[in-house]
Amino acid sequence: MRIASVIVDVQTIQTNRTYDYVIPDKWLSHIQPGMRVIVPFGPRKIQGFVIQIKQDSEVKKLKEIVKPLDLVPVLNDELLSLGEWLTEKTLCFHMSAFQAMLPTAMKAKYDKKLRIVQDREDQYFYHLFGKREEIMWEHAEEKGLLPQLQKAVKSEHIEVIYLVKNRANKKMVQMIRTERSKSELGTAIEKLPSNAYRQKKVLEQFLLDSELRISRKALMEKTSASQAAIESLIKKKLLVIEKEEIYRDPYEDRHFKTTKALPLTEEQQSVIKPIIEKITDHVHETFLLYGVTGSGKTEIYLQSIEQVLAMNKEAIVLVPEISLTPQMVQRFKERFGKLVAVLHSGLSIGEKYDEWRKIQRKEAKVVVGARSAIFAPFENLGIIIIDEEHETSYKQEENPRYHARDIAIYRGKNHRCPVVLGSATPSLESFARAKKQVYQLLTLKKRMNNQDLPSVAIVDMREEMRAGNRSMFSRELAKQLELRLERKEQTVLFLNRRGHSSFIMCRDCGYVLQCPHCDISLTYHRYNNQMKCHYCGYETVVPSQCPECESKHIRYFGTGTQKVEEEIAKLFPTAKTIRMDVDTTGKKGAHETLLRRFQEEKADILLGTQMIAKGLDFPNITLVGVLSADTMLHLPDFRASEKTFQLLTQVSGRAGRHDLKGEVVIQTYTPEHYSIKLAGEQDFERFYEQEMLMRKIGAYPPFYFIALLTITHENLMKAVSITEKITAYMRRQLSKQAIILGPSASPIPRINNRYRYQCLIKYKKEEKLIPALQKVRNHYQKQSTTEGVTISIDVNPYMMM
DNA sequence: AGCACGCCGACT
DNA sequence: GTCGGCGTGCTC
Repeated sequence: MRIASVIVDVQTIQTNRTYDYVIPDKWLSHIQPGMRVIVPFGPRKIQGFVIQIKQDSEVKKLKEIVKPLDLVPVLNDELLSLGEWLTEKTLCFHMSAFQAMLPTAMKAKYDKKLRIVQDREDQYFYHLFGKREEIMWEHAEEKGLLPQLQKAVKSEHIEVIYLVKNRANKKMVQMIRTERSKSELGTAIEKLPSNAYRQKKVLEQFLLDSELRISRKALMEKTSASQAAIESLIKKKLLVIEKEEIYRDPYEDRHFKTTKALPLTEEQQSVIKPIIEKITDHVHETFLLYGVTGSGKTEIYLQSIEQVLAMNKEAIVLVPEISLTPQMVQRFKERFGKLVAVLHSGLSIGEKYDEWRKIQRKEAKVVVGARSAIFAPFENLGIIIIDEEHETSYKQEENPRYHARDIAIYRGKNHRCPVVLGSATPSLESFARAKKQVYQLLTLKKRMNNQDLPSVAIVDMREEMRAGNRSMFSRELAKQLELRLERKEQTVLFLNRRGHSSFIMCRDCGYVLQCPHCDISLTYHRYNNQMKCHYCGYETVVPSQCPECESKHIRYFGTGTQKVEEEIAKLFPTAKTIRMDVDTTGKKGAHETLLRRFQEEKADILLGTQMIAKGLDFPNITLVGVLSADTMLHLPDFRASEKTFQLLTQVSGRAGRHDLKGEVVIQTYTPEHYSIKLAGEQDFERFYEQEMLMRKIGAYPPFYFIALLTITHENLMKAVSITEKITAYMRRQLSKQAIILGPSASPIPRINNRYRYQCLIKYKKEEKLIPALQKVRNHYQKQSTTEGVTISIDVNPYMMM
């Protein structure tokens, strides 16, 4: 008897293990590890992943696998073991790890239907069913029929059928061809009745080329034959119809001109050499490619991949939130054409599935995509590239909480291929590893066009205040803006993220409107004149008087993009502005449209949040203004300085990328802060030295690893006491070298009426860390149903909230 | 997660 | 005496 060990799609601690099933004879030769199957589980049917085939099982009464869901495994051996690794390292469930590696289309959907048991027919139930034999559960629920029907289920007049549905719908097209020889077709044409003019015309096509295989739609167009004419030929067995899967192509209507490798500068050549060596020698190495903006990193990527393809291997390229950088996709498509698959959040579920299938079928050899593309099912990787390596979007903030960089290095070792991490502002962790020669550092210091970096002016907004300028534009920025308008050059204005934008405050008593369920101030949304909580979604109208002191002097503070837009209109009435933020880019494709409009120089000013920091590369931008550089600096996060530095550097890089010289104006209330000062001087290395010092003092990465436990409970005392217990337990389990902080309130101490407490662990080497965390999780996740505790564990967190 | 089983309060 | 509340425990 052949037995399959299956991980089932029930994500709880108790079911986070394999279940054994008998493989029915008819599937014996077919079912393999890495395939999805449908299995009975209790009374229902659910999806599962086969992870092992074995001869016998400890369990006596085994059920049979219902059926396989795949023709070939969707997870190869490498990905299966990567899944195990992920499960252990991130403390997630096996199922979560597997699902993270596959497109959403492959996640099962469950449904139920009710059916009348045939030999016990009963008029009464037929009436309920509206004369049908079966109805969907949901339908019965809506009609309020469930109570009656459930009784009928008990008395076995009606049965419940559990359905497992595949979200994936392959797009099919009908192809027409013939199995007849030319002479057979010739005689067939003669035999056709004289009025069958269309049929004759169709057959003539096949007489010209008996190998012809054409879609029905195309055949109809070509011969102007109708559906009926073709049908009748199929009926006569002169033609046969075959279904074929086609791919939805998200870039269908775009044309990419093909490009050839560009000549490399001397500097580029010296950088690419060691990468190519590792590719051809088939050995793993992690490179940190540190190159200033505009130094030609992309060309290095492209030419390294050329080498990989020449060796008939495959490449993964990760880019942060790729929909924001259409220019990047374009460059890969132009160089490698159809060999490129693209995976990013802007695609529909079906489109992502199709791109994934291209990879699985080995039709694509290069994948360009966001974080999850790191799991592309390649079997012969020749290189893995992570562009903008420092970006925090490479860390997944839900289970499995993995960092794409770690997965890249894991896979790079498996495939014995190089991993290239590229950035103009590397993360401190990576740069430190490069300095310790864990990674090999490659540096590009020169910009391709030899253009100087833009000059940066830092404006102290406190001075402006003192000088009586209460506008959000400093005199310097206003002057520069004026100048661009005169010269018909473009400006990018950058405002920090929305959470910090506008809150309502009473001018008399200082009361700030807060969310009643979360410890966070509400944000003002102009478009519907409402106050909104970004954590729980609570909404309320703007009060006309202060709830505390009843003063009428209650108004909104802070600067949202809308407010800046209004101010621009006041100060520079002639300027045309494009605003990009969550409100204006909500719709699919809105992002690209707005950028294109700006590119075509239909506007003077582009105003936006984070999202405009990346990928903008337009020749006519000569001024970049950062309205307030320090909003990010004061976040309760040890990486705040690093993020500020990276963001400012990146934003500054938008100016003067081409022939025109660029200028940058950074407005701040803390001009003395090193991350702002050094971003102004564009001096990464000095920033690195300074920040390393801070990290050393604070015992933070890269000097220590960290792990964060967040415990939530609706009762404050309970949250504190459980966190207390966990902290004490961790102290007992770990060595003296580990620094264990807590219990302490989370930076946002309450969300959705649940109190949040944390335990932060800083460590260098702790063999017992993962087992101890597992213990904690197992214990408290069992309790979570009964006592309402939730616990989240993040090994190597990027969000401290 | 679902679902069944099982043991206590308000109703035909 | 029954219907139904949701606590507990299991799913190969």
